[in-house]
Amino acid sequence: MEIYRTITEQVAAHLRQDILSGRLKAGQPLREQALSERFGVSRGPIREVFAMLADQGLLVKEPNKGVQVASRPMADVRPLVVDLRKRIETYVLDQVFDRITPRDLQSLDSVLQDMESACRREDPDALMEQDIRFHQTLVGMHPSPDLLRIWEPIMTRMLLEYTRHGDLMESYLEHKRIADAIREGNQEAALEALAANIL
Amino acid sequence: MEIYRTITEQVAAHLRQDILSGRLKAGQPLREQALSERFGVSRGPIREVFAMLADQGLLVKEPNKGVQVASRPMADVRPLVVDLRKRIETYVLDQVFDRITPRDLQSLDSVLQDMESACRREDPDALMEQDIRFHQTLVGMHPSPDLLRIWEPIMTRMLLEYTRHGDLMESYLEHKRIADAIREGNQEAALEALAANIL
DNA sequence: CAATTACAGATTGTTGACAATTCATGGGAT
DNA sequence: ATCCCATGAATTGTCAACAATCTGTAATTG
Repeated sequence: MEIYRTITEQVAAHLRQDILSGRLKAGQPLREQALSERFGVSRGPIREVFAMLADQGLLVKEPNKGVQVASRPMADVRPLVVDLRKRIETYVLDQVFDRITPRDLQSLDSVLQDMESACRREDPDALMEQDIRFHQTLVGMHPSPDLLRIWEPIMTRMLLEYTRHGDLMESYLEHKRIADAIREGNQEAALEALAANIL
Repeated sequence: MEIYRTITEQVAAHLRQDILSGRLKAGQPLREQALSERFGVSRGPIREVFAMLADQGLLVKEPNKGVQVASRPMADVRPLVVDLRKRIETYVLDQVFDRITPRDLQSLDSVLQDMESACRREDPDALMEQDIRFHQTLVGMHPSPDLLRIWEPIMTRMLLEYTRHGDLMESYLEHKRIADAIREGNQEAALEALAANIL
């Protein structure tokens, strides 16, 4: 891999995964020194990561008291969150549909491949990561980077209460249907398959 | 004042204002040293602020190259952004309407007072700040802090292309209508006035 | 005995110094 | 003249030390 240039990015990605996967439990306090020793870096980068993840809402920060892992969103906001995410993603797909390049499609296929592999290994964490990547790739197809910035915190809220499919393969198939519809140029079917995947 | 506990918070608020008000122009690079001298602090807190504002999308950051002020969002995403913001705020108002306390209403009135004052002084920057505070207060009435986290980046995108009303007082009146409808317990009118204010 | 205060350890906030990277400039080879 | 590479100034990335703040504990006081 080695796609991250700075220590801060690496730690941020790692910590983010730890939180979303549930390895770190809500309310658990995180110490700067403990993490700096664990990652073998000084406290500076750790503080930057804390600032970012707190701004993102994955951590809650209180002055002079450190950070804690954020708790799951309240159940009654889920319908709104689902609706918002669905609107963003369908908007993007609708807007860019005629401009999707073979390269874009290849990116999606590449993610699908990793998804299938994760299913075979019965690795729910990896599946979730590829699930994120699939939709991230989709939203990233829109020329405006602002949509990703808006989409991220919404997606994050859904991931904080991610419920694994009983059958992992079903998740893979749902995404495959989206990509296939795009490949066939069937816009309506693609939008429908996308909406069906978000809930 | 003295509401901000740490240097980081103060600088973040100040810089945020500078960007949203347009005093800092899109694409302009910001140097850590320059800002640290301007605010009389070291580079550490400045870097934390950069990390936060970049995560928020107000600055764009490139490793080893520093940060730049983000440019305005593309015009064609505005309809979506407006729609998303409207849905969040009306959702909140609808959900909390029956639980709005006199204290909440007082907060809104307090903002309205500052708004009127800003209008009298013909101070568009102050008006914008109170405009933000009004809606922030509203969204903050919902018990889930997640809604604020989702709302913020969306609101930010609209503020980056904030167009001042020809008549400042009109903006004040729009918000006053919302508060008045809430005070009278007229839920439908409140929702309507709110929707009319967001565009 | 309850409440308060003093203290010590731990943790976060801030700083200045050092290392690594980028970028512009100018000298040299073809 | 053009291209390439060296070189050094400017800037960001990282670190370790110091200061300020919080937290729990135990002694003190009424």
